[in-house]
Amino acid sequence: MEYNEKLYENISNKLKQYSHRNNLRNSVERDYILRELCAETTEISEHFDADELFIMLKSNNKKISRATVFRNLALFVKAQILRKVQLGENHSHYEIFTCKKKRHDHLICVKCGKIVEFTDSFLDKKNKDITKKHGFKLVDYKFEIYGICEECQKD
Amino acid sequence: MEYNEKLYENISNKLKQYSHRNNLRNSVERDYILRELCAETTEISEHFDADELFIMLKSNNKKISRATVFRNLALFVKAQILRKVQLGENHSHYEIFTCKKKRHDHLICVKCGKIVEFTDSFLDKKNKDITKKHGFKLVDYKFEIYGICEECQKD
DNA sequence: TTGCTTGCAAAGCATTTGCAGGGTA
DNA sequence: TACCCTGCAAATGCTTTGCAAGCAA
Repeated sequence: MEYNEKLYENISNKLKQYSHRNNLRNSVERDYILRELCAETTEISEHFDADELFIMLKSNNKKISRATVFRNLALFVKAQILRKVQLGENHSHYEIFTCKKKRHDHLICVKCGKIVEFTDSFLDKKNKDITKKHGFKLVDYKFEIYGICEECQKD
Repeated sequence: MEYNEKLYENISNKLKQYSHRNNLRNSVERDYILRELCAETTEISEHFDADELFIMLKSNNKKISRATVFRNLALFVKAQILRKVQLGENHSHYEIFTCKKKRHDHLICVKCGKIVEFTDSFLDKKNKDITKKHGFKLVDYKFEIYGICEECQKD
């Protein structure tokens, strides 16, 4: 399987550090997931859910259970390898925390579910201002805009 | 039960209009919920979930089922009386769409769950800019900042 | 050897749905 | 009268958990 070496190095280092700090061990299943996240040829989406990842691993003939996928997704979020995103549906989606590409936000069509990504550098400053003002240490943020896309407006 | 008359008038009008447009009828259960949302003496929180609303109705001796609560919450969201907010947990929270108070966003402590509300007028402009740029019609948005609050930073 | 990890199956939790009866317009 | 709305209970879908066995350090 082809995968992004740079990204793999980046996130597996993150995991190593996190594991060391928290007395965790390693496992092949963990690594299956790690590699799947860095895959370049397969089609795991930018905002995948647990089941999508599970199916993808299965179709690559990896022996792993759903429970393990969930346990490791939670772990990876804690280790800041992944970020949970809620895309209007009632189950969680995830995306890679680190910069596989630039940090971006989502514009979501409430009719057809289309997702457009956008970036806005102004948000970084805003985040800092607001957290500072309230004495918080910034961890992450979520900015989602809901609207009706051009096509759906015609209906 | 004491409730905010102005708000009640506002949202029940919204519901009437929506019902008319969509050939819906009225029901006492619907009105129980409507009034609960406008209650001034009870303690329904700013960001309540379905169960909280259900318990509150029950404790006010209203005969209603969970299914009905869910069905009507979905309806109220469509009618733009309520807005769904996801506060990091894996079930939905709701808040009143109309201006019981000013539109606000949330700063959430990832350690203790504390929620600080803030407002930022700059976001309105941003939203308009971004939706316009992508040909979307703005419906709503969600801006949540995650951080660690002052107290939790000490731990 | 310690104790973290896994798979499995069962449990948990929020939410949805089919159905029959009741109520509104 | 038509058909929307409700309660109930069962079903669903995502996620978590208890347990025994396996494996890493």
